Amino acid sequence: MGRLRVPVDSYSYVHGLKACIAASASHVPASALVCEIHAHAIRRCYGLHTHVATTLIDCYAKLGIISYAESVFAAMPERNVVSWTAMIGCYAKNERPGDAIMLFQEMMASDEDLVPNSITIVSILHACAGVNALGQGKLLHAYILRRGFDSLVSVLNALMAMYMKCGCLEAGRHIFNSIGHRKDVVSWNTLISGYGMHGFGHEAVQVFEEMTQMGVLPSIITFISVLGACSHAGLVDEGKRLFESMVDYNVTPRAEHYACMVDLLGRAGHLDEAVELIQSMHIRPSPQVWGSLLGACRIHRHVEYAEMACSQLFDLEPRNAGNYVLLADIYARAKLHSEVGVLKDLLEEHALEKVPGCSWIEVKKKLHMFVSVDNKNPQVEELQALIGEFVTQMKNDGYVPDTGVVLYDIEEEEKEKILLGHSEKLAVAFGLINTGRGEVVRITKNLRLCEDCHSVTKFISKFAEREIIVRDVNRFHHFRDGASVKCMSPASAADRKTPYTSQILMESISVATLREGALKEEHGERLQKFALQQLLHKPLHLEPEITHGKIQMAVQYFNYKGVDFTFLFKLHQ
DNA sequence: CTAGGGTTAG
Repeated sequence: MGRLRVPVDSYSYVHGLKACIAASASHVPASALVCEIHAHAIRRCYGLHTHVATTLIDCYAKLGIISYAESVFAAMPERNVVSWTAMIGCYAKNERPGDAIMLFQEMMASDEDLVPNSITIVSILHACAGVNALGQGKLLHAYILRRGFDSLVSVLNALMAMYMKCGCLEAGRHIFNSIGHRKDVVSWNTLISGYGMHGFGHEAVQVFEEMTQMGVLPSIITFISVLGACSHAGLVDEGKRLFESMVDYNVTPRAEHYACMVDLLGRAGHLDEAVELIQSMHIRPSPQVWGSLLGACRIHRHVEYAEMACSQLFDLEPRNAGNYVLLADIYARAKLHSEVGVLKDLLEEHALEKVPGCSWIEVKKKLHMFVSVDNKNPQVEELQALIGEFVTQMKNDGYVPDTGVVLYDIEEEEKEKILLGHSEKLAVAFGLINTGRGEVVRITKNLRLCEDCHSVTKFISKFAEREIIVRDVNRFHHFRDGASVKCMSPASAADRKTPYTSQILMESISVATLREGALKEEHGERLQKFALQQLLHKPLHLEPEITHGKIQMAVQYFNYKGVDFTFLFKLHQ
């Protein structure tokens, strides 16, 4: 078009940019293509055109170049819901859920009348799931009900995933059931993976059977989910049977499925069989496949296969520090200290850094983050002291700190100190201090839960009489009464008492009411009007420091004033 | 004739 001097317009840019992302066959990397068109658009003064800029944000989001997306977003003179959603989605899909939530709150607080739509909601739900922000997620649930978005299967699927990733299996199941006959493959997949990540392997397989019996064709993702579920639950034979049944459903196993199988076999200790499977593959084993093998080698302390996996991995993904760390860990536990040293030198040589351990906890709808060996947070000393007390108790019970997980070459005592500073321990301590007795402590962690934290948290659950749920990168750990248990959280048991949607709505009514401020008699009428208006339109505000007592007061107030809000329940059930 | 979304994985 340029050569022929055909004039371009915003449409040209939008389509051109989208094509860049799709152009996987091109010799030029997609990012270079996008930048080229971006530059062109800037020269023609189209760089900040609302549609063009929004497309640019999305392109950079898909390429993982967050800073470019941010620059475009910041420079836009006019931003609408779609632009905000694109930017929120950028954070959400690039593993920065905290920023996504913050941006969403900023959007809700802005003076412009930006009304989130179903796509905004889906994006932000995804972010809530990412950081275990259950309180935030419930507010969104209320919003969904008020806006009638619960008629959209895509929204319900995202909501279901949010609940399950926040540890509320029961609520997730409830949503699933409420979808009725409109369930699509994604709904089924979400339920299967939800059961899987909680260790409910049999239930996941059962759902799979139910799904196929109803004539729903399982997808590639269905098999990843159900095989993953078998792996978490140690269902080796079941997994093998499902893997072999894939051809019956016209699904050819991909590298991802092999990765699941290698994980399943390896975790169960069938390392030879896992290696045989890799060697029998008709496609090139992906880094994930070798990674599964390496992970299994760490559990079963198998040096030889670990080296075999790493000889491939160091070649395939030389910049992934995790692989070096895992192998170093395996060497360290096998007391091969010189090999550990070699790996550390390698890490330094390539200027690679371990991903810092990081944990989140949501308290009163506010998110708190902890980094391992955090010196900035003023509360850390207090938290560490608390953990230290538990550890002293534990040592009397015969506990020995598992300093094997610390790879630094330092004194035992120093190693123990580092263990005390692990982010999940800090988060657990913070949770104990800042939530009431009987409340469940929910933690999210960006890496795997280390063995020491596992045993310490287990002990704390008993000693502090608290249920603690830790979600790490790939599964849930429920701790109750000194044991690692497979169970539903009591929070979801409480949810069962009231029909879920009613309860959620009730909560949100109170939230809407309280936003206006005091519950004074003379404000009554204005308050009512405001609350109802909020219910029907833009009610969500995000940092309401609401105590349970205040909520009850609000509900009582409504009853007292004789406001009939039952029609709202009927509307949505 | 334009823009943004849900399920998976060591």
